[in-house]
Amino acid sequence: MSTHAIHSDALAQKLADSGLRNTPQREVVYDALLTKRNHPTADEVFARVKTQLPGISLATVYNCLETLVQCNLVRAVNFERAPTRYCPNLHPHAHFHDETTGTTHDIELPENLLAKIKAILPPGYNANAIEITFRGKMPDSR
Amino acid sequence: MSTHAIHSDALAQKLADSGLRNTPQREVVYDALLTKRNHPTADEVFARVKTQLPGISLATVYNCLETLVQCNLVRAVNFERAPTRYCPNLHPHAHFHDETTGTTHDIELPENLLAKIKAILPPGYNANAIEITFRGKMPDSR
DNA sequence: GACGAAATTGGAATAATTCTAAAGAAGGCT
DNA sequence: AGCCTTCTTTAGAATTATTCCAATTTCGTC
Ligand SMILES: [Mn+2]
Ligand SMILES: [Mn+2]
Ligand SMILES: [Zn+2]
Ligand SMILES: [Zn+2]
Repeated sequence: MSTHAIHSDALAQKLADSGLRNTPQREVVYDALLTKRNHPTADEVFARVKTQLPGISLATVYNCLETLVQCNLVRAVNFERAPTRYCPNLHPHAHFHDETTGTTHDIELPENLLAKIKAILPPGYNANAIEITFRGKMPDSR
Repeated sequence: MSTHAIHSDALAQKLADSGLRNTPQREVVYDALLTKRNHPTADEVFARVKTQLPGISLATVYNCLETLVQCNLVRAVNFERAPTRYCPNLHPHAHFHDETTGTTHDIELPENLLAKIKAILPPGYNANAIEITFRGKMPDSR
């Protein structure tokens, strides 16, 4: 069994859980994110999936990405007002935005640190999502 | 001496440090942020400052806000793709976005925790800014 | 008071995303 | 199989926060 099939099954399962249909468009969009995990924008995903499904529209790419986010298969990642990027890494992680290259990198976030961060919230504040973003340079960006 | 004057002096000082001029527009924009620290958008700042400087333009409000950010007197705060909000709190702090009310609140960030968060970066990653944002509900939002 | 640089202004332009309305699948039922 | 309903996709228009532009105004200096 290829990893591709494994992913398709995970997608079909999550879609079914949400009462949504599986479609070629959703499969190819999800696969585009999994194949090259460099936090692409919707436009970049559009370019990738057109090679596999030439008739797909940009609106559909936006629709599919939104669906994947709703299904908790993908995270939308925002940095300042730049175009939204998409990340299929489901582990708790922070993002590092390299100012030199414009690239975005995952930073593993230890569970205990996540708990410590949540603990700074005063009583009554109930968070259901945390975003941690670094901006800076990697001295040897290549 | 009023707190107003103190702030004007801080502004004049920082502008001079950056080789920029002090102007009525910059003063009134900065004062609008200091007077009601609820993370207003540029539009909201525009509405406030028009009462004091009726001829001011929205473009100038954007220009002044950008200048204040460059001078490190104000932080630009982004939440997903919503309009940028502006915060004159210079202490290290996180932001909590209340989904119920749409309001944004400052969360003090202890210095040692900030250090621990920076420590998760692998060697070679050099961050010069960190954004920490919570999204959730305050049970008794009023 | 003239000069050059910096700042402001109104309006046009930009660009990511969302909306809309119509056409195209798909699933369930008989 | 045929019908019905619902979901999905599609192309293009609309939205909107922000930026850009060219023309004026203001400011500091000589
Ligand atoms: Mn795959
Ligand atoms: Mn004041
Ligand atoms: Zn990621
Ligand atoms: Zn703040």
